Amino acid sequence: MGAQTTSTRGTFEARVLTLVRRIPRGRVATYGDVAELAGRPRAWRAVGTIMSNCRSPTVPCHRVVGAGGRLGGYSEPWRKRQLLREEGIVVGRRAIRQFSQVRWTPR
DNA sequence: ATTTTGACCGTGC
DNA sequence: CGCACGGCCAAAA
Repeated sequence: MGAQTTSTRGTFEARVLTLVRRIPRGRVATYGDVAELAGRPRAWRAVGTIMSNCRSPTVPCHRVVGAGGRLGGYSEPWRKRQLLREEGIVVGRRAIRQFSQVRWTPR
């Protein structure tokens, strides 16, 4: 490695996808969380853009939610709520209940 | 290199 | 409480 060891050499997108794959079943992370974990704390906007493009079944993109536990976007919103509920997450009309308890933090 | 495009976020009214 | 706006950022055009 050269002197410039800023961080991974992969694209931001690659890091984001890797992170999202690590979110366990029954847990969630916000777009902001993912951005921060990927090393770009303010790139939440870009994370959303990446998610919109991510059609890979190996990436549980439904576990990436909006700030404060709000659902955020999805290709088909009702499907996102359904998937989260199937994992045991309680979703109210607007947001996830007990959000702080289901919010994922890497170890 | 510059412009456009979003599954966003926080603030203010 | 809800909506509009500005700011933010990486990737694609």
